[in-house]
Amino acid sequence: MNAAQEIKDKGLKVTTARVKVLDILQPDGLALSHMELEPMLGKIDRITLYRILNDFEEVGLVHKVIDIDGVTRFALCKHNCTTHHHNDNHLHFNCTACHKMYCMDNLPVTAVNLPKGFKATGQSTIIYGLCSGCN
Amino acid sequence: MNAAQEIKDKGLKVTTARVKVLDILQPDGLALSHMELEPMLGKIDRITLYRILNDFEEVGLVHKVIDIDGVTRFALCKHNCTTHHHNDNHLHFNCTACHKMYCMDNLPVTAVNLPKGFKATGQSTIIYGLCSGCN
DNA sequence: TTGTTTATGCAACAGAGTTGCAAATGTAAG
DNA sequence: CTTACATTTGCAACTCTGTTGCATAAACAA
Ligand SMILES: [Mn+2]
Ligand SMILES: [Mn+2]
Ligand SMILES: [Zn+2]
Ligand SMILES: [Zn+2]
Repeated sequence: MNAAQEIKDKGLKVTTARVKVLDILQPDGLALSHMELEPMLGKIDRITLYRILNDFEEVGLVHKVIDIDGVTRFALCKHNCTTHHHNDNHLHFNCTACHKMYCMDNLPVTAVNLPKGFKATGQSTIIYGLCSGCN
Repeated sequence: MNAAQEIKDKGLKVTTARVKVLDILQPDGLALSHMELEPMLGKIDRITLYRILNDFEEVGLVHKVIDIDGVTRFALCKHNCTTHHHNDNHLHFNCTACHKMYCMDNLPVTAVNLPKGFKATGQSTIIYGLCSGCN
């Protein structure tokens, strides 16, 4: 599906900035940071980018991940996420050489047996090491 | 063991600020943020706290974890970590109500089968939900 | 095309973290 | 117990990340 249609389907106005952001996130499926996105967007204001990404996250177009260096990254949702409800509880791989963060959508997430009293609602796992490009 | 001795054993000078920081991290075993530590330390400068925690991490006295909100936290090492080599690859539990972060030292860490080409050197898992105090 | 709603850009701000440097403190030796 | 050296501390200044208010520009439905 094209970016404009996806944005409209989520109830957001179709603007050039929003289409551009979604177009950039589409191809590789990597989780990108603000620092990486800004130069790819040309003359779009950085505050606008913050707002676009936050809006996209709210409506379930992208999800946010914090990498092993504490950098916030955004990647496309691929699991029919909706407003305020994300279904993409998947693993992430963070390369310690090139710093790319990959969404590992096809790997199983193992549930953990917690001590009495603790109740999990989700979990976030980042595996780090060398990616296929750097290994 | 007392804080001053642990600091000396790691090859660091024993200062009042360092002893105070280690004394605060000792009892509960929680991972604390700068924001939580600063008011507990009295008149110690926030830059000094940054340097103390970084030094402690380098020599294996504490480890750093980034919580689900992106806040950096520090907790005591309990696995004989040494300078530039941490052995405490354990799970963390982050309460979504009280925001406490617990080191789950006794839970097993499940290894993940990665796609060809990817090589893991470690992994960081944060389980979130309600802790025993908030449940 | 017009009018209303929403998004954008800019300025200003707050929080987290780093670096350089002078003054204070810790430590080991005399 | 003093002294001398090495290290740590506090402060100022700075960068980077993220947020908010407000006037203008763009989207879109009528
Ligand atoms: Mn992902
Ligand atoms: Mn821990
Ligand atoms: Zn790589
Ligand atoms: Zn709690």
